[in-house]
Amino acid sequence: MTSIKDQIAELSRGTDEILPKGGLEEKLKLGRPLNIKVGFDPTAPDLHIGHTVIINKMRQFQEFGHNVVFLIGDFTGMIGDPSGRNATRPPLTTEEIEANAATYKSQVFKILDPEKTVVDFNSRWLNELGAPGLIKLSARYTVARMLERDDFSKRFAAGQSISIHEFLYPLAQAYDSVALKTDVEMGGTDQKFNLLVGRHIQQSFGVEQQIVITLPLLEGLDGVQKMSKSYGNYVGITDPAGEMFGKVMSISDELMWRYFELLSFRPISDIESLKAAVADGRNPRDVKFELASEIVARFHDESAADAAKAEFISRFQKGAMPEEIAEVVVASKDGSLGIAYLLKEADLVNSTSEAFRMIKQGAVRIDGERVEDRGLEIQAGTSHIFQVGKRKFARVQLS
RNA sequence: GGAGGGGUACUCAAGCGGUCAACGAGGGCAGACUGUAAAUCUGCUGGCUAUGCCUACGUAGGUUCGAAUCCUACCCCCUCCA
Repeated sequence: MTSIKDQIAELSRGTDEILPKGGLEEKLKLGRPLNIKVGFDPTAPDLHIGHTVIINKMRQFQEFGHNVVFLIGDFTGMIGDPSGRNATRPPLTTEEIEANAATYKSQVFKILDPEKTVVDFNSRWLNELGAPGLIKLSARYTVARMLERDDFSKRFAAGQSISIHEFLYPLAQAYDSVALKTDVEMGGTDQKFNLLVGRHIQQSFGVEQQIVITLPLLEGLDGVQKMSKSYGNYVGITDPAGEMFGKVMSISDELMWRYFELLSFRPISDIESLKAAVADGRNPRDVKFELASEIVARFHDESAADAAKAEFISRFQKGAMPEEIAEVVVASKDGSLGIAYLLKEADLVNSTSEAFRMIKQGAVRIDGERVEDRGLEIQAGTSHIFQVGKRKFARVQLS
């Protein structure tokens, strides 16, 4: 077994905070496998690479021989983590939960060891609580303490609404730690409050208190907001290789270093030397290539990464057409079809109005030729490559 | 229960009888530039095979030649007092 000192060094890497200070060392000194818990939302089984920051950390614990529980919050999912305007969400059906769990597994086991990972559901014990149990649980925490939560205090001060049920979320999550005898719970920095409530509730139940580890939230592709599906600034684990590569390449040079820090498995010393090379005149694009390749290789494989890179170079660097272009067959009317209508039918634009706008802005090309005439009629029986902007292509056959 | 404030496009936010498909900002998209980007500049940002027509300013009605703007009812949100 790896020494405690070495474990701490590894486990601390990339973390935001480990609370209480020195607590992790004491836990490790117990000399037994620790129970590690990380909760996930049951409604969003599509993971993005921002989630993998914590999953990578879970894997580290696994490698050191600890027990990792991948907890699906199917009960807390009914509440919805307080974020301002969440109403209670309808509970998912058993089938939906199972389907989502299966999706999670297929994605998460690209990083975690399936043999060593326990997937659990918090409805298992929270459903058992019932109203009396919930009331007793609620009695273990106070409103004043609840309002310490940054999110709550801000909303309270700003006169925004806070529903009572939102208070139940941290409590329910805390109770998970009681039920699982959790030694270490991890979450994003935004979870710090919830994780700490877990400690108090555990103490209240006479259970050994957990260590809290927070990990930074990965910024999305825009470099400003956190990576999130709802902001549309994410790289999905299941994204096709080419898309994944392109998305990583689209981040700013500055953000690239952040991604290296949080997503790359390369040692810090490697990253430092890359930084030095760029400062010394190396093209940051080439360094970004390395990052994109590593990420694509992790979720696909090496050859997919190479192909994605080659594709990217030919398409953007040389301005060539992509290798693979979607083939679409569109039916004409009276032997021809107006360009705007065709673009909409081919799903290259959302509306004919948008098509006209794109044409006006010079964003539309047919076989590489810019379209100037918004009234252009395409003849039936022809097949051309239509392009809108830099990224959208389709070979459209007009029947 | 009482008093007051408010609900406008993806978000924030102007407008308070016609020139409003709706100022402005952010976001997004497109064009130029480039090292893929970022930054910068410019344009666009309801729908419709379209020089016009249709739907939109919480919901439903009403007053007007004409309403996001005025009136009525209802729904929802917030604040203060009980």
